[in-house]
Amino acid sequence: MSPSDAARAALNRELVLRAAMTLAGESGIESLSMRKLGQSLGVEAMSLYHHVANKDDLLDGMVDAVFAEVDLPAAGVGWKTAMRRRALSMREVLSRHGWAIGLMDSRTTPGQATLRHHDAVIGCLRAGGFSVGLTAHAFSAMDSYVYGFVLQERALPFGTAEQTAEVAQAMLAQFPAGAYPHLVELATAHVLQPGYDYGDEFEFGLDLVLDGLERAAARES
Amino acid sequence: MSPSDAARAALNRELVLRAAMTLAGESGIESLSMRKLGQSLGVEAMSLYHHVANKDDLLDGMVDAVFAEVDLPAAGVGWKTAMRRRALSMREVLSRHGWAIGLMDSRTTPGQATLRHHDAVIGCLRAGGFSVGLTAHAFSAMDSYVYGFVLQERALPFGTAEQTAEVAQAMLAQFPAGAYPHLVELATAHVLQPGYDYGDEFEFGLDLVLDGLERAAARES
DNA sequence: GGTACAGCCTTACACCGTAAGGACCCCGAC
DNA sequence: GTCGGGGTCCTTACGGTGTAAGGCTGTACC
Repeated sequence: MSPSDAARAALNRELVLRAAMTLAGESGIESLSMRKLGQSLGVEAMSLYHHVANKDDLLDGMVDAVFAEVDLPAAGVGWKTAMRRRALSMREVLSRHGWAIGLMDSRTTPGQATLRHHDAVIGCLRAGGFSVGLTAHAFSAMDSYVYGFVLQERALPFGTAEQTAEVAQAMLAQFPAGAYPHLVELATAHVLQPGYDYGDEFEFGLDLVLDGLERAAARES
Repeated sequence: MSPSDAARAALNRELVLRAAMTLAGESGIESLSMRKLGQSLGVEAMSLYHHVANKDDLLDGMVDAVFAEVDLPAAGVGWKTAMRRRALSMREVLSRHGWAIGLMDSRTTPGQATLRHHDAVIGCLRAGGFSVGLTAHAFSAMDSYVYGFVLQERALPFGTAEQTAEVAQAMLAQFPAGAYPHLVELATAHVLQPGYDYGDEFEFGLDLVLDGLERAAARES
């Protein structure tokens, strides 16, 4: 068995998924094609179909692999702390794999890691005394907020806090005079001030949701 | 000028956008191609490029057209009522044009209707006494929640409440025995009960956010 | 009457996902 | 030892995609 054979034998679903995630991170999900993915693995496109049913299956696997990276809610710290940490972890992972959020709207068959994660979240809330109904409310509210935040963060026309200034200023310069006065005020008086980072908005909204859930839970018992 | 000429002369950017939105609604955004869009307008694909710079511009226009359908926050009703109504309208519009939320993550150049909408929201909050900083917090929190909810709603493997039962039951049946116990409990004891509709979760989370903002605003003044 | 241009067209290219089927190699059965 | 089966990878091919390049025609204005 030659080294190149060994390299070939090593190819499997997980390696394909990992390479796809790397490629998506480097060049963007929209330029991820079976041919390029094969190329990055030293293999023809059609060979990938031995490890993945089709491209949709590949994308499903990528999303599930992202969920697998998210910390499960910790035990023994109270539901609020556990949920807060989990939300921060989820947001960090989704931001790191920015392509994932755009995939979620077309993926309707959750993978094992996704199911395991959801199960752990629900279990944590139930253990924290939430009724089944309130658990459903809480689950929906928290995840909606986290996904939506990442989506909005991604849709911003800039990545780092440093880029914000120039991009925003270029945009403002193109507005007709007097247009969107409140937007302009918010941008100039706040967003363009040194040190502003949209990412910092995450925890404010998260605590809004968590505090609200805490009150709802107290009202329930 | 013959009638067919008149029909041709009528083709413009807005008509192209409208046809694209109809097509996306009928057949899904992933099957929307320039050729099919041209066909639906009785025109060759390349002719569309006189009304739209490229496909990205088309998608930008579609998203902006969706924002144009959302009610602007009403004046004279207090920020909380206005924001609540706006959120309900946004969710209704985004659910109606289900393809839009998937487009948002790849669109970084907001259109006029989008900017006008955001400006009105910011103006409403400022008029309600929010500081610039709290306005940024509120804006981020509310929109994150709404977008995220629609995204999650879309990712569910069923559309109507009626479909829920059969799809969920088919899924549960495939789980290994004893797997995901909390998920199974939530599904059987709550989601699969008659009358459950995931869409009803929207207002609970929305009020969580709005009530939290009200407290934050009170704390500020 | 000439000319510019708007609107639509045809042709062509490089890319995409994947169906169909063939070559090779390892592994277990005889 | 050899024979067959199956896993892995390959080549080829088809029908789709977005869009660059350029041609044709009719209308609008100098």
